[in-house]
Parts: sequence; C-alpha cells; structure tokens
Amino acid sequence: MLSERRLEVLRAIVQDYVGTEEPVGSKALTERHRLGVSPATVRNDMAVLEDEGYIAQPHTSAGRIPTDKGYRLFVDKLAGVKPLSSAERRAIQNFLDGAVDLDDVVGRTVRLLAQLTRQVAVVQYPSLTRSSVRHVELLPLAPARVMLVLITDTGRVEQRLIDCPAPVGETVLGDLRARLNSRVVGRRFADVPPLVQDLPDGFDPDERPSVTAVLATLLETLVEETEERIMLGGAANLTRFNHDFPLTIRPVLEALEEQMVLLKLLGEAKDSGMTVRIGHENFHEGLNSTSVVAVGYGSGDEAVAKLGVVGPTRMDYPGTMGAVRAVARYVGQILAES
Amino acid sequence: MLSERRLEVLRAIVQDYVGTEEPVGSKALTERHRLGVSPATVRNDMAVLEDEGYIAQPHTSAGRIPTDKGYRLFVDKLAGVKPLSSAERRAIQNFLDGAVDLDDVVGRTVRLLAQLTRQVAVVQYPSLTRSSVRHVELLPLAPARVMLVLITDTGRVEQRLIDCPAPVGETVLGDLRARLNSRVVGRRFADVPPLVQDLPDGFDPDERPSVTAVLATLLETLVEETEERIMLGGAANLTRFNHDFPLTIRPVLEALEEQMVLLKLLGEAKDSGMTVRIGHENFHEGLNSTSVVAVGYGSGDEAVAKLGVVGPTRMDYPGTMGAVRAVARYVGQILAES
DNA sequence: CCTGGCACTCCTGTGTTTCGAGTGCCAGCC
DNA sequence: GGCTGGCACTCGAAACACAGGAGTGCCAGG
Repeated sequence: MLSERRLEVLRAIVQDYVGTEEPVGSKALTERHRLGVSPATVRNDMAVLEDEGYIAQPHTSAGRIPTDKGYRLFVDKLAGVKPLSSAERRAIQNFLDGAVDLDDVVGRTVRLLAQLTRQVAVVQYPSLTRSSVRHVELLPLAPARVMLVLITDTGRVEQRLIDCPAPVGETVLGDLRARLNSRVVGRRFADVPPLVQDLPDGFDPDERPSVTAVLATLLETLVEETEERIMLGGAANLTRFNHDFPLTIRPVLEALEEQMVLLKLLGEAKDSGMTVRIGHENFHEGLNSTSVVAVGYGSGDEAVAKLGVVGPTRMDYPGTMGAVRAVARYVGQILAES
Repeated sequence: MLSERRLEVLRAIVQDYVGTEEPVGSKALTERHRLGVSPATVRNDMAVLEDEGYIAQPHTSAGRIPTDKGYRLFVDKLAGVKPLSSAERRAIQNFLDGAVDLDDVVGRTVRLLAQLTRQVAVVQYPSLTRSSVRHVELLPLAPARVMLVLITDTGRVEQRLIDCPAPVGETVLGDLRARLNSRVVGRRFADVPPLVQDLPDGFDPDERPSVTAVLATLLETLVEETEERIMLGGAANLTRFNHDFPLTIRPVLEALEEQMVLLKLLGEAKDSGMTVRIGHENFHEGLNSTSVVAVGYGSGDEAVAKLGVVGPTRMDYPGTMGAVRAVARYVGQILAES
C-alpha cells in the first residue's frame, strides 16, 4: 500500500500533466504544490511510484507521466466528480429545452457534450429493446403493399415496407391494426413476440399469409433494429491533442467512424453508474491512448441508452465526469417530459 | 490565349503534383511526359503560366504547384470525367442494393463515396420541399394528444406531437385523416398549404380548434423541417492530407461539423450537372484549401437532394468527379425503386 | 522559337555542439 | 528510518553550420 504522501504526489503529477501536457519533474512539483517536502524526497517517491507502475518516463532524464494504471488509481481513489457551476447547469437546461423531436434532442446533446468537455461526444439513441410500443400503424400504399410504422415511448419511429403475398383489404388491415395495438401497446419489445403468435388464427385463411408477413416484418424490426443508432460530435476537438498527432488522430478517427466500435464502446459501460475506461482498458487498438467516460441515461429509473465522451487518457477526469453526468440527467428529464 | 503546348504543360503539372504531392520542376516534367521539348522550353512556358497566375512557386528555386486558378482551368478545359471501371460500378450497385430503408441508403452512400474517393463524403437527405406526400397519419395517444406522422415519397418519415386545445374523438380524427389524405396525397409539399386551408370549415365548431392545431403542425413540419439533414463520412481520410496537418485539418473538421456550413456548401452547387468549387471559391474560410465536388441526385429527372465530397484542392478531379457522378446515379435508381 | 550552358538561389538533410531540466545516488542530518 | 542537499551524469531539444542538389532565370547561338 502506498503512503498518503505518495498518493498525494501521484495526484499532483496527474493534475500537472493534464494541465501542461508535459512530463513533470520533481522540482516543478514541489514548486506548484505544497507537499512540504524537498524535491529529493519527491524523487524517491517517484522512484517507488514508477516501480509500482503508476508513472513512467518517456526517456531517461525526463519528467514522469502517469501510466494507465496511474490514471486508474487517480480516478478510483484520488478524484471525485466535479459538479458543474450553476451557470453551466442553467446553460445545459436552456439548450436542451429547445429541442423539438428526438433527433433534435440527441443532436443537441451531442453538441452540448462536445462543447462542454471539449472532447468527442457520443450519444446513443434510446434503445429499442428497452423501450416499449406506443403505437403500431399500418398504411395501405398499394393493393398488396403496406407500410408498417412503429412508434416507441421514447418518440422513436421506425418504418418498413411490406410486400404482401396477396392484396389486403382496408377492413382487414384496420382489423389487424386494432388487434395488434390492443395486444402490444405499452409492452416491452422483448415481450411482444409471444403476444402476437396466435394473431393470424383469428383471420380468414385467405388473409393469413398477408397477416403473417406483416407480423414477421414487425418482429424483424423489433429484433434487427435493435441495431442501435449513435450520433457523434466534436471530432474537431481531436486536433487539440498532442501536436504530433496525424499519427495518433488517424486510428481514432477511423475507430469512431465505425458504428460497431462505438456501440461496443458504450455497450461495455456498466448499466448504472459512470464507467471510465482508460487507455488499454479499451478493447480497440485505435483507442489505446484514449479514455472513454460513459454513463446510462433514461426517462425513468432505468437506463434506456448511454452517452459519453472520448478523449485523450490525459484528460480532466473530474470535470469530464461531472459534465457527462449532468448532461445525462438533463437528457433523462427531457425524455421523461415528452 | 495560351498555346496548346502551354496548356499541355499545365495539365502535366497538375497531374504530377496530384500524384506526388511535391512541387514539380521542369526536368522531371520532360522526363515523365512526352512533351517533345527541352526543359529550358518548359521553363519558359512555366514562367508564362506563372505570370498568368495558373501556377506558383512555394519559394524561389523550387518546383511549381498549381494555383486555384490553375486547377479551375484544368477542370474546365483540360480534364474530362473519368468513368469508373465496370468492376467498380458493379461494386457500387451491390453495396447499395442491400439497403433496407432511407437511413440505410444514405448511410451506405456516404460510406461508399468516402471509400471510393478516399475523401470526406457528404450526402444530403432527400429534401422535403421537393418531395411529395405519400401519407399522413394521425394517432391518438391521449384524449387531447395526437401524433402526426408524415410519410414522403422518398421514404422519409417525420413525426410531431400535438397537444390539442380539447379532447378529440376517434371518429373526428379518422374523418380528418381521411379528408386530409384525399387532398394531399401525391402533392408536392409546396402545394399543400392552399389545399388544406378550408378543411376546418367541414367540422363541427367545437372541433375546429383541434383541427386547426393539427393543420398548423402539419404546415409547420412541411416548412420548418425543410431544415434538411446531412450525413457525413470518411473524416479519417482528412489525415491523408499534408503531413503537417494539425494546422490545416482543424478548421476543416470544424467547418464540417456545422450543419449550416454543409448545407450551404451543397446548396451552392448547381441544381443540375456537376459543380466543382476550388479552394477560395468556397465561401467558408476553413475550406479555403479544399475543393468540393457536388452533384444533385433524385429518383426522377429532377434532383431531390445533393451529394458530394470534400477534399484537398490537390485532388484527382477526373476520378473524383467520375465516382461522384456514378454514385449519384445509382442512388437515384435505388430511390426510384423503393 | 527552341536549346544547351551556366551561375545563382535556397530548401533539405545531416552532423555537431550546447544547454538545461531532470535523474539517481550518496553522505549527512534530524 | 526517513528526509535533505549536493553532485555527477544522461539525454533530448534547440541552435548552428555545412554540403548537396533540385530548380530557376537568363543568355547566346542554332
């Protein structure tokens, strides 16, 4: 176990390095923090911290920088979550209150988060699996063509074109619509399949193939469209990183362009509470020198989706975590209201 | 007027510079192109081209690079559009054919274009103003709460929540839905307002405020949601630019993150035919060292939206233009089919 | 009008040197 | 035992010098 003072030294190193972006030496440390000991002592502490793997030297005779392990300790033990100022909180609320629909909410959130943290923001659309059905609508487009519109309680709308095996009358369609809605409205997506299984039985044998086609598409939408959408913003903030960054920025940009990677990134975050993944804790190679701060958000108690930011491992963790948490809360409120 | 050979020299300079990314000198030119004259002669031609402003020297005693004006001449007079290979065309078709809905079409298009041109791709969603109404749906959510769903012929779906001044019965809503659809289905958005103006007259005075509220929201959606969406992809390709690029990449990324800028960017493109804006021809400062190649696409003869790519002024214009044109054509086809 | 020759420019890459922040270690001190 | 000042050492970064070479402009001759 590290002594109190050594932890203090680590904290000081992290803070200074995050601020200056330059390796921090023993002398500079004692000057900027009231550690009450001399540089030589700090050097000894640093040697220990380095042995334990919390800090490292880019090269001999340079200052120290925190390792992933060092940041981990910092986040877990040494740093709290920095609450936002009330001005900031008011700004968040004002900005989000202007949203008109779900797309707009997500769009505003991502911009807000990027601006607040000056990093890359990632916001997942409220997930279909966890939301429930608000309404199912069937629209005749042509004799044997139907459009299925699925509306969720989070305001999301999915539509699908269905080619039926035979023409479907308006009345049949109306009938189906009514029965379908009476069974599934208010239900969780996951609960829907068993509830509609026997629906075709109530129809004339001639109509059954079409009814089955509609149901099949509905179920497919429920499952397949769980492929969740994600919005990204603030990519320009990547350029604030190290100055030598064409090298480093490239793989990050590439990783961020892949929906799959982003989904996995947020997916790995815990369902409740804030998750911080630092450097190599991220599964994706391109993100080995970045950290991800993510948190779930939702209209009720339960998280329906996640949001977060991606930034350099050398980031202001307390501030970032504060901003992420605050934004998630307000978005949750907005969703609950609408 | 420049002589034939001087134009040939300019063409050679552009081609070489695009290929090597390095200033091109007279000797290298004669070696790589069969100009039939000596380096000294080429030097004289270059001096003239420089006087006229088509090329420039980064510094004395370096090779020449084309200016914006030089690229402009190249694009207008010296270069054609390079058609894609049949393999490429097949790949495009295969890739786009797999799309399931509009979001998917746009998403695939943007990825395809980015990959094909190795540049940043920009695709505008089919515009609401130019599309027409396929169906309007009204769904009762609560006694005095209605959801309006608007479906366009390009497959786009817009939804709006409406709080009515008084409870609305199912029958009234059904009635309104029927009358509304009979009047507006198949109509252009721009034509809708006059067609629905007198609709409230047919309803019971008690219901009129609610009907008016619904109509107001519909019209608002038509107008306001003409705020068009844009999808962006291939940002990682920015890193292929000059190696010294944190400087240059920054403003470009910032510009690309602003929807407004992107909209204006595509908006400035001609409605028909391909538009190429080179360097300072772009209104936005951050894009002064980039070129934009854009073209309209649509399901019929008329363009419903635009797409294009953003890349360095030093780009392969014939190839890029070929790819952009080809992709636009196939997207148009896909939209027409669905 | 084209060409070869020539002097000149100036960027680029390479090696050398200097400078200084930072380190590890040691002996002494509380 | 733990802290401190002192000291020699390391090594990257910045400054400087220098040669090489690609490229130019200009001129005289074909």
